[in-house]
Formats: sequence, C-alpha cells, structure tokens
Amino acid sequence: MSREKEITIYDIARQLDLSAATVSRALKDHPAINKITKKRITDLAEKLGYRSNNFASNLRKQNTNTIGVILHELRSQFMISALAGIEKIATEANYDLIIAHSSESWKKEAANALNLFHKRVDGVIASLAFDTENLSHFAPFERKGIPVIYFDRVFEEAEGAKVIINNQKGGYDATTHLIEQGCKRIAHITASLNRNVYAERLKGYQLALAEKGVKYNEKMIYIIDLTEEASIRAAKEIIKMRPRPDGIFITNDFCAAVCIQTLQEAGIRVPEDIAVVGFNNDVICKIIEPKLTTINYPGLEIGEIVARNLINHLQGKSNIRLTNTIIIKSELIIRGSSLKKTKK
Amino acid sequence: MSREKEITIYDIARQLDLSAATVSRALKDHPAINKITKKRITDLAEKLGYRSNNFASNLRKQNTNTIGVILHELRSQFMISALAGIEKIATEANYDLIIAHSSESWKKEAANALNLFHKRVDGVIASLAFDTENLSHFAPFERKGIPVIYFDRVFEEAEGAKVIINNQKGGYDATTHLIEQGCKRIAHITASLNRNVYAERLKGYQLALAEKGVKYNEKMIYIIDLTEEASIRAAKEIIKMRPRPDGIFITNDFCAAVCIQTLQEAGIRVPEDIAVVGFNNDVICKIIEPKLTTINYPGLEIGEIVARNLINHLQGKSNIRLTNTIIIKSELIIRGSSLKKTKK
DNA sequence: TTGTATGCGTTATCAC
DNA sequence: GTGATAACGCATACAA
Repeated sequence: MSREKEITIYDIARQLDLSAATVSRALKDHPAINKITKKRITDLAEKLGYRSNNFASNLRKQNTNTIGVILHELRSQFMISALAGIEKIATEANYDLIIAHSSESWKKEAANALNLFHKRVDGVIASLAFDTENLSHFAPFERKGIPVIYFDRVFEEAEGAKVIINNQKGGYDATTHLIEQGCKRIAHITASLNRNVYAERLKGYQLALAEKGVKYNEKMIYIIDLTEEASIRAAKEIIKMRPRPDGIFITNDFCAAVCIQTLQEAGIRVPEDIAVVGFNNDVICKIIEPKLTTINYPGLEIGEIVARNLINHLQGKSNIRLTNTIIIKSELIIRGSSLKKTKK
Repeated sequence: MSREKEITIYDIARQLDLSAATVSRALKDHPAINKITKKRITDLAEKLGYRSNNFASNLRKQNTNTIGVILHELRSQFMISALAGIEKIATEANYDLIIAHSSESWKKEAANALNLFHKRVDGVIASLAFDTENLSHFAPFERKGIPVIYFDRVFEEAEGAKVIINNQKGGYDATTHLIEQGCKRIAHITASLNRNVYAERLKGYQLALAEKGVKYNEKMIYIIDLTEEASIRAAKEIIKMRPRPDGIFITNDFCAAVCIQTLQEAGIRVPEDIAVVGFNNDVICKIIEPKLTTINYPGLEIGEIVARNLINHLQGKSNIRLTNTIIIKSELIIRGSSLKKTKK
C-alpha cells in the first residue's frame, strides 16, 4: 500500500490563497482570526482529511505532552485501577501516556527510565520494582528538572513527591482487629522488607501487638514472594506450627485467598480456628469463602491523584516540590474471614 | 525549573570539529564510519548527556514507530494478559504503544480511533466495545493503508485481519461436558449477542444440545451485562425456575463465580444440584470453591500473536491482508464445579 | 486580521 | 569516510 501524500497546512493555504501561518492559527483556535476565514480553513481541512503532525508541532514547541508511567507489574487489581485513574486524568488533560513495566526487576526499571528519558516525557509516574535499591536511575530527570512522582512502592525517606497510603496504620488496624476478635497468636505473611509498603505494614503489626500486650515473635513472620506456590508453602508451615497461630495478617489478598484454601484443605476452619485478614480489597475478597476481611487500597483514587498532581505541576498550577508526600485514606473492611466473635 | 538547553548533534559536531551528518551516522551505527571517530562521538554524546530527538527524527523519517491499541476494558485477566503480550512483542521490536480504552462505549471507541489516527500510529490493534455496530470509525485507517488487526471481540464476517479463538467450539465443548456429566437441563448465561464471542458460544451450546438430543429452550438463555448485580439476579432467576436447571454454562468466569456463590447461599450444591462451567480461565477459577471448570482463553499468547503479526506486516515481512483470520487453540479445563460423575 | 521569515533536530542525497 | 545542503510540518516573533 503506497503512502499517499499527507495534507499539510501549506496545501490548505495554497488552495485558499492564504498563508500557512493563518491556517496554523485557524486550526489552533487562535483568537485573532476572522471567523469566516477560519470556517473556510476548518472546512477544507476536514474535506481534505488533514491531520496535524504532532512531531512537527512538538519539535517546534519543544514539549511532548507525554507522561511516562513505570509500574512494577500489571497483574494486580490495584495496579490496573491505578493505571485506569492515571489514564482518565491524563486523557482529560490531553496528555499521552507511555506505559512501561519492569516485571519487578530493577534492571528493567532502569532501562525503562532511560527509555522514557530519551523519549522526552514531560513527567514521570513510578511505582518501584521489588529489588530496586536506590533512585539513581531517576537522576537524569532530576537534573533536567523533569518532575517524577512516586506512588505505592516508594522510598519514603527519599526526596521527591509521593502519593501513598498509611501502610503502618493499615497493618495496625488489621492486627488490632484480629486481637479484638480474640486472637492471641497472630502470624504475618509479607514480602521483601526493602519495600516500604511491606516494612510499614509490619511496623503497624508490631505496634498493635505491643500496644495490646501481645508478645512479638519473629518466628511468626513469613517473608515470601507472594506467588501462589510460596503462599501455599507459608500456609503449610503455619499449619505445622505449635502452638498453632489463631490469626494471620497477610499483606496481599490473592496470597490470603490461597492461604485460606490451603488451610481449609487441611481441615482448618476459617475464621473459627484461624482468622485471616488480607490487604488491598481485590475482587477476590468477595469470591473466596468466607469472604475476606481486608484493608481497602483505593487504586483508582490514587491513580487520579498522582496524575492530577503531576499535571498541575506541569501546567504551573502547583508545585509538587512543595507537597512532598500525599497520604490517601484507606480503611479496614470487615468480612467473614476474621469474624470469630459475631459468628452466627 | 528553567529548561537547560538540550544537546544536539550540532553541539557534538562543533566540539569534535566534525559535521552533523557524521555525528548522526555514528549515533545510528552507520557502517561507513571510522571506528575511532565513532568512539569519540559516542563518548562525547554520553558525556554531554545527549539524547536524540524523536520528533525531529520521526518528522524526517515520516513514521512514528507507534502502535495504537484500543481495548474495550482493562479489568479482566484476559485483557491484562493480552496487553502484556502485546507490550512484550512491541517493546522487543522497538515500537511504542498508545493504549486507549473505550469503557465498552462505541462513542469512546470512535473518539479513540480518531485520536490514534491523528497521532499517526503505524498500525492499530483493537478489541471492540459492547455496543459497537460497525467499523466505520476505522475507515480512515483503511483509506490510508494503515493496518488494523482485531482480536477477541471482532466482526467475524467483516474484512480485516483478526486473531480469535474458536468460540463456537468453546461453547460446544463446555456444553458437551455438562451433558456428559449427566445434565439434562442446561441453562446458559451470556451477554449481548451482537458480540461475536457470545453469539458463537451460544451457537456451540445449541449445537451440542442438538447433537446429543437435548431439547433447546430459549427460556434457559440469560442475556446479561456481566456485572456482579446482573449475575446475582440471573442466578436467582435460575433458582426459581421449575423444573430447575441442573447445569449452567456461563460465558465469563467472574460471573460464574458470583453465580456459584448465589446458588450456595440459597442452599443449592455445586456441582451436585447444579454443575457450572465458566469461560476464560481467570485466576478466580482456582479461588472459588468448588474450583471452576472453564474454557482456557490464553490472553498472553493471543496478545503476542496479534502484535507479532502486525509488526511483521509493518516491517514488510508478511502481509496481514493475506491471512484473514488466525484461530488460537483453547481447550476445556475440568475442575470441581462440573464434576457430578466422579464426585468422591 | 493576515503575511513573512525563521528555526526546531534529524536524516537522506549527493558530492568529494 | 566525511561534509554540505535540503527537507520534514509546524508555530511564532515580527512586520504590515
């Protein structure tokens, strides 16, 4: 299929006996253009199937109207929702998105960052990979004054804007709830403590135990990679433990669902023998039986807020360098998997 | 933050007392360049933090190396997997992606198509919205010879390349399996028959019934929008039906999971009283109890194949106008929700 | 309200 | 193996 020639503003200008400048202005809704002229131009543009050339325009304007998004994965409900939120706001503000995901690998994350840098994105939104240990691969953006805003998995102590929930409070609420349900020996299944989200939730767990006078036991902490296999293994270890835990706070709903199944297959009743609380409020919370008590992690809202902040900054309406950290509300959602007391 | 000046090939050329042409060639691994010259150039480029300007390059080269992806939604496992497959292949081939989703609305789909057209994507990958009734909004691509390749939700009878599974066979296999399990009255919960995937699955269902001498009853067909609420409503209607169905083939796993719960809450045993087969092989199949029998719909593979075909076409390695339809293998996966016979 | 002139950064063509 | 030059399509400063 041979490429037909593209229509340019020059073609329109020539046919209408105008200058390209006038055509350009008319197409951009420039105020100082005669209404009639403008109509002639837009009509002809339509008729000829004109489409503006973004590359020429961007080259000239020296900006890209593009935001780069770096995610550690795409498979969780939370991430999809967050992405949907980002996309919604970006689209409304007429920004394009370049989405890159690191598959939980720092190396890929760095490559993606470099790629986005070369693509000259106007700003970056990022959630860090499992094994990312520093932010040096984002330094080029800093140097050029390109804003980077982190969410979900962030370095809380580092410079830079971030949007997060209070993960410590989440862990605290989940654990307190289990204690209030009468649990005395509460295990915690989590993931790499290099990631703020997991480390903070653990802190919340510890804090709740301390506050309620429940002894903390390091043997009750299981650090796994959150895959199905690892979840089954962790559940089996908990089953073997003596005395056996009577409650588990699990940092991820999918993992929690798998654990509940594994417990049930071993003849252990949930919540009667072991109460379970998850994290995220994924759809599977309502599919698993008993339904899963969890901490709501509102992806859509977070995505929208991240994107809105970045875009406001880009448009000079605010400055994210002033608002270092934004904390989004997230609350405990109680369902059957943890209800020992009010069990019918 | 004031924009510092960007380094261009001219800056490098000047400092090295070379021409911009040479610098451009060196940076592009052009063969006819002195190795030493090249090293000097790449070193200095690195040192100065040079980044090539895609817009200038694309403007000059007259192509965008970008593929537009139009999806009807982003929430299903299948779509995410398909997107991951597309992204993998595109990234490997150095194509960017612009992802647009229509939220199941034809209007948004048309707007997205127009937007991608103006962005001058080199090619398009699309899965149609719920209420899309024709492909006229893709006509501009046709006219310009920009390839469009459809997958999942397509118009099977229309012109154009498509990648699909044999949905009719899926419906047939699911239904035959239920009949073989001893079901005599099999209901079918599905969605808008304007969509090929649902219409074809229904055909397969009808075919299986006919072949096995089971009477087809239109009252057993529930056409819903696949939301949680609609699924619950459909399940409740089935519960009230007399004689009550003893098997249900449901066109979507999430919907099937909700139905199973609704049945169980009404005291109906699955699979003993009613056997259930879903469609997609979503993760929830293994979370719901009993585990859900389903038809595997391999998103990752489909995404990869769609993207590979499009890119091969773009690179002139093949021509999708010759291979009209590609059918991907998909098979029945038997789990507990349908096993009446071998029930322990 | 419109036109003129120029430059954005690259790459392709041709010349040497 | 390298250089000079033009062209890609648009937006804007300045002039009229």
